[in-house]
Amino acid sequence: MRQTILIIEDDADIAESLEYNFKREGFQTVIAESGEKGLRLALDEKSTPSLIILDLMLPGMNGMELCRKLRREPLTEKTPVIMLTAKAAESDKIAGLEMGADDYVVKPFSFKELMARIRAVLRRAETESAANYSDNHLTVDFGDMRVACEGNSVKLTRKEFALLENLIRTMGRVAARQQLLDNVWGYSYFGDTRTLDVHIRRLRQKLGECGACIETVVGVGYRFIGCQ
Amino acid sequence: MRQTILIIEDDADIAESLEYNFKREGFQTVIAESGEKGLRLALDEKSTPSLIILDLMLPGMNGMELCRKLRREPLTEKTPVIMLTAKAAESDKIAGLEMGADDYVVKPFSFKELMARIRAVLRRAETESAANYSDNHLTVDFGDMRVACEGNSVKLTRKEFALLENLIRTMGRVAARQQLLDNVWGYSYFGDTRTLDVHIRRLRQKLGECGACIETVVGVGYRFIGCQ
DNA sequence: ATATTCTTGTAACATTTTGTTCATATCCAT
DNA sequence: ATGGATATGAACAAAATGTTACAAGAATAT
Repeated sequence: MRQTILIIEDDADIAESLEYNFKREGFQTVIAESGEKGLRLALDEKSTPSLIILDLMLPGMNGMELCRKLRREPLTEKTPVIMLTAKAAESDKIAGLEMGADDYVVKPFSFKELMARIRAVLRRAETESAANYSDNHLTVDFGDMRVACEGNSVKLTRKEFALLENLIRTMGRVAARQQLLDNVWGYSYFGDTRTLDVHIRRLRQKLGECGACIETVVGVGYRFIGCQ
Repeated sequence: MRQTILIIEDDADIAESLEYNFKREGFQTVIAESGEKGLRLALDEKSTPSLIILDLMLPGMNGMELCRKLRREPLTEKTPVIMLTAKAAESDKIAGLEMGADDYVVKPFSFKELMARIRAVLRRAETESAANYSDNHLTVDFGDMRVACEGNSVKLTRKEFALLENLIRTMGRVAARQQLLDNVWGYSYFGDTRTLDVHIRRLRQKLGECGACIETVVGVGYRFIGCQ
């Protein structure tokens, strides 16, 4: 699923440049020109951002202030915040981090560095919430990318693992073919539809007896049922 | 993982106020109204605190006394202790620090200051807890950059060591290529992608038989598994 | 300061692993 | 039974990693 980055930045040039680049990296973006609007958008349940880029120099509400407010709201208390500012002073950095920001980038910054920090922060947030799957026969460790069936370790490729992960995360419901293609292959995938079948087949094969965990739902997609 | 702060304080008002504020900062808290209970809770393996706030003026066991005891127990000898007291005399401060306290805050204190000191102390503790790695075949001493494989000392360069350190620290998870590049080479590294492979190869080579500790996870990165 | 050795990054090429497509077989709902 | 959907195996294409050699830059010794 695509992640949304909320950009709270009053300088339209910077905001647009960030938006353009984030989109190219596959993120969705939302822009707020003021702290007030930023707060409103951050708390909007319909578009909960995965990460917030916050400029410290805002008209109206101060960045620090905003950050503190975000940390107080249950909905956003754990949302990663990366601060963006011209102030290079170390004291500001510490103040920012104590206010609950996850990282801090000083203008002018290279987009590449910002992106690296974003990735690092998202990764951290992700690992913290990575619950692993396990039943009597199958064990899946998402962080370590390890799978074991009946005690035997199974080596999966990236795609295979991503596929299994998607299936497990939608456990109980049917994962539509299109949904799997979107999530595992990306929105812009246009290849042969058979590709999905082939990967499912390899997954089932590698999982051996546990391959039966994956049911075909003809005309719709696949469903992960535990291994009983 | 959420960190736990043990509050040893007989004044219920202060204890509750601290608890409320710590929770708001994302910590778990445990309160002990007496030195004896504090010692018991500190040594309880199920809830080992990350940090202890210790009031010096306690009924029963004296704060200094308690601090000395904490320092004698293996389980708590390295747990940061911040002392809390009304006595502003410099001599007390020195006595407290000599007893093994990590910091000292005088009442009445601002919560903000206390929190800043807590963070500083926790940060320090974290860096120092460079617990060294060691299994039946491989030994790594992070403090002085020494590595030994099967008893033979191995000499690593800085980059090699940094790489190994990163791998070991992410043990249990896959260390993504990008993550390793970010951590070892820095966020703004722009070089050839083969660089990482080359260094991994050199590392594996120098580690000899222990080189197998580092598994390739194609498409993602590398994984450090112990040497079995 | 100069020479020497060690580190590190890069390039070029080899090898391995992974992903995709295609052709054919099998399954499934109607 | 039949047409659309999925399974399967093999071949091929593409991507990722491993390997080696070399040169520039640091660090160290002389």
